[in-house]
Amino acid sequence: MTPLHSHQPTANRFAPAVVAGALSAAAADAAAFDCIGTVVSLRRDQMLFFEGDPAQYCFKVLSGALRSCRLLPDGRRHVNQFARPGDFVALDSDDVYRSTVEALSDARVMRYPRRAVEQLIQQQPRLGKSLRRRLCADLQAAQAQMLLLGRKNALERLASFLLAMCERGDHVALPMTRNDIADHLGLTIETVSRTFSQLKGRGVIELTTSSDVLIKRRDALEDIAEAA
Amino acid sequence: MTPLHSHQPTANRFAPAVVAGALSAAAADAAAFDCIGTVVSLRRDQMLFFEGDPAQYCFKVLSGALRSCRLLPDGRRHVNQFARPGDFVALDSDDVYRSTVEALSDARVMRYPRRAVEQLIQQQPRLGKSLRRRLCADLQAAQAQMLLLGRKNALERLASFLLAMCERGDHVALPMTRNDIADHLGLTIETVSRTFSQLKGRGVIELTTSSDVLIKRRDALEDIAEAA
DNA sequence: CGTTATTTTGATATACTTCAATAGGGGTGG
DNA sequence: CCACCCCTATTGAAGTATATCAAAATAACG
Repeated sequence: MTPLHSHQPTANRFAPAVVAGALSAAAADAAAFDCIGTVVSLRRDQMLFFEGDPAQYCFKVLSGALRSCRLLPDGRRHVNQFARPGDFVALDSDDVYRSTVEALSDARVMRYPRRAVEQLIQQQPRLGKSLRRRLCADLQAAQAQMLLLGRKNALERLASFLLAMCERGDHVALPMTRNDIADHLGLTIETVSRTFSQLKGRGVIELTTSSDVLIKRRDALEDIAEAA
Repeated sequence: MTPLHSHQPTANRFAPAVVAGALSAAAADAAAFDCIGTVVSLRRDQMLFFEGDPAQYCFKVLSGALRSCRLLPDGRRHVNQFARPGDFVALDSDDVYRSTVEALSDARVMRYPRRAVEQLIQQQPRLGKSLRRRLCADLQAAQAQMLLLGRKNALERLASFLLAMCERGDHVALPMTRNDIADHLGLTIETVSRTFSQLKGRGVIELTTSSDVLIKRRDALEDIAEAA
């Protein structure tokens, strides 16, 4: 939680992974965006920006992971989103940031000046569409999370979370602490821990370390998550 | 909850309120949108669309009010949003609607074919910006709601809700039932009712009828809502 | 290896839910 | 206009999932 702002990046332009041949529309969009971005490096727990700061930039995660939080005056916290490589943060800001974003682990992010993004969109309307699509996806994720927070029990919440963290494959490395998970699921660390144990006891998952989850029975996990 | 789809509108074009003189940017945008829309009338509890339906349209409320919900297989429900005149619904759909929208009271809505909206945006990029702004506002509202659902107690939830329902003025007519409020705040009807009584007991609000709230002490309500 | 932070487990407390009954409001028909 | 009914809201009593408080176990780290 170092209160420092993002330190000056090593000033290198991002080299797009795809450079030649027929670019897909998505790749072309990404490349156009990346021309106006600079890379910023963050150390674990370093803050990228704080709720209330003037919102000059938006960001894309290149490596590592971030958490985006909102706070109540008395310190209660909610983690809106965990951002992993490819994810954007602060797309939804107006004049100021509406959340605080910190690095879960050492991370690199691409920083885009929002004014430049606006200009780019005016020149290339298809970028606007791609941005709208991202906002829609974020909004739908938020709606799923509201259903989770409003109506699911602890077991269902954790099952949903684990499935969201590993779209495919049966192995998840969780870059966040139990505390972060608790603040994302509207629970306490103790309940999160007990619920991990419960899933383990049912033979649905296995924990090699506390942050290394093996999904043994994805079908069972899905049944729990969707209350089917 | 009539399972009928929106019946055929009375086929009249919406006449923009402002027709002459220098239109503001926002008014001009609205007028452009309204040229591609038709008016649809809904009776109380009539469904506008159902979760999973192909999403051909998006909508703007003209009069009355709507609720937008998500359901779990076993019937648990979360109300994402209450939409009142001027609010849009289904802006965030992709191929299918991700929520079910019904009328809280008799209502009229403007229906816009999404393909036509896309075309209009290509012609007038400023419309795209206005749409993005709306999506951002929705996303920020969703984030505030996640904090509410994850970390606030019943009293704080209801206080936040009442403030959201009456941006200004001290009088709120609630067009929704206690059940709808409960499903929006992640509580039960009984808890919502008890919490209304508690706010009444503290002299913060007064209830002339169960749906007619008078805010006696807005400052107190704000303190409760923000846990200050 | 000792030291500290994190996670897990245990025991108790509590806010909210659930189940149950009563009260109020609005409409309809006598 | 009143009486009745239905639906929604309110209030009460008991139960439960999760929070809180406390301690032990495990992992991280110099």
